[in-house]
Amino acid sequence: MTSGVPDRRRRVREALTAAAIDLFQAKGFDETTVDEIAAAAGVGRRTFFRYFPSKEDVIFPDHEARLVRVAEVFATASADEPPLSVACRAVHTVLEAYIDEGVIAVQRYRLTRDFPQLRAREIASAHTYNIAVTRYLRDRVGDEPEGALWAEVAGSAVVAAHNHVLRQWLKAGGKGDALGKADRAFRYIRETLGVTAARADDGEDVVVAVLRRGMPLANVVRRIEDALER
Amino acid sequence: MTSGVPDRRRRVREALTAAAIDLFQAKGFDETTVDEIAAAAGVGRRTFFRYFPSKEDVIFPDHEARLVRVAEVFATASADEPPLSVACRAVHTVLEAYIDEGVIAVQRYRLTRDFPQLRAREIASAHTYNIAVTRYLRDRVGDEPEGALWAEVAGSAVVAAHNHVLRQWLKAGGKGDALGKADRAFRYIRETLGVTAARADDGEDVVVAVLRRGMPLANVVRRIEDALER
DNA sequence: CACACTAATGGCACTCAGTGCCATCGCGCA
DNA sequence: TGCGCGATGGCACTGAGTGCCATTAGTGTG
Repeated sequence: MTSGVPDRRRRVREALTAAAIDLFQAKGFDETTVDEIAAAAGVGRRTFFRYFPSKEDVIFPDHEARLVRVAEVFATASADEPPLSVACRAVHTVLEAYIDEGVIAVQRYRLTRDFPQLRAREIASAHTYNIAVTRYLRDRVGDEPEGALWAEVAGSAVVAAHNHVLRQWLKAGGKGDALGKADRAFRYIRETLGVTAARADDGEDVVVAVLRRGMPLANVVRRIEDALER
Repeated sequence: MTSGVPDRRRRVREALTAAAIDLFQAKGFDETTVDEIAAAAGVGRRTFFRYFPSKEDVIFPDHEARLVRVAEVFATASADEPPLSVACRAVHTVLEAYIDEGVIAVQRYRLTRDFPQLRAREIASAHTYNIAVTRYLRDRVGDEPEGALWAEVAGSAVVAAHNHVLRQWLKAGGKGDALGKADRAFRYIRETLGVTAARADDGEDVVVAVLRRGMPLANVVRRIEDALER
């Protein structure tokens, strides 16, 4: 077994996370000491802090990996693809990662719901996605007037849509078509906040839109976008 | 002096906050102990923890008060006023509170920029506004299909617009017309995410909109809304 | 003025998170 | 077998946060 060493590190890491989840559920977060988690995982207390920088981090073991995937989507995206579309794809990978976790994600959700310190950490983690998305959108939109405002609003909206779909899925115990709901939510965001229609820069052409009263605003915007694009 | 007691409490509280800001700026957050803050404010270490539950909280002394003001706006709002308008007014009071703080707000911004633990606390605080606004919007929108999604997206958008304007103002050292910028940003949000235009329910009337290519999307939406309203 | 009552204070001791240091262990390799 | 190296875990230390309690300051009452 040539890859035995990193394999053991991974096993220890997972054992610590599993032990922490069990103990937090059974005794509560404050009532569980790092000594107990380490002992339950069969390692020393000092080793715990070599795997996780703090007691809170033990139940968020793969946040960094998810953030890397988001960054990769941004790094490899074509400049032709609309910025919001890229943002939605990036956030979509985060949702996929949660869903792949399955039961673990649900357990963590309940822990973050019950214990404020874990909730605070969760919020901070989610905010890093917000930062990443907003930064990408800001870079893409360049120096357009109010571009930075749009980037922050649109980035927050995309992340909010993700959070909403994810939370519904977690509340349901990991049941339901979260990915499909996310696609619909993202389409709503793109229709509502897309900027492409505002970019037509070839003069003063006139577009006439015929709309039915009662049509959802999102559809109106989409139709206008289509008309303005050509 | 009949009101001398609460007056003294307020003075001690402010002395602790001021001492903490000074020391954090001078030495850094980790390098400053609670003993030092308390000593600089002329009280004992034990007293510090009677005023603030943690070392981080000492520079966010009035977060609770701001949250109360937001809740008051929601509690006293008329059911006739569009939900997004109420949300913007509520968040507006938060911006006013920051601006009223003046230099203190700028100092706190720099501390939260430089020290991760304070930044995490700031993010968690800001998120409580997000929760409050989203909850209000969700209650207002009732059981409309996708209403919860809209509430979360719109609430996050309003808070994001506030955050953007506030951060620009803080970065500029507390200079500039933040309230005016906020009003414009909120108008953009209401024009983009407002639901009133999508509610026209009187049949199949046809509206013809004449638009110039190159017109900002926000203006397009506003014009459509005007047309749909009558 | 003397006295009592109440809230705030601060000191003390304690638990526990997090860190630096170092001896030891397991394991591959020459 | 001996060597090198990364991982481990024990130990000691700092500092945050908390419970407990005696003391004090400030207020009202006779």
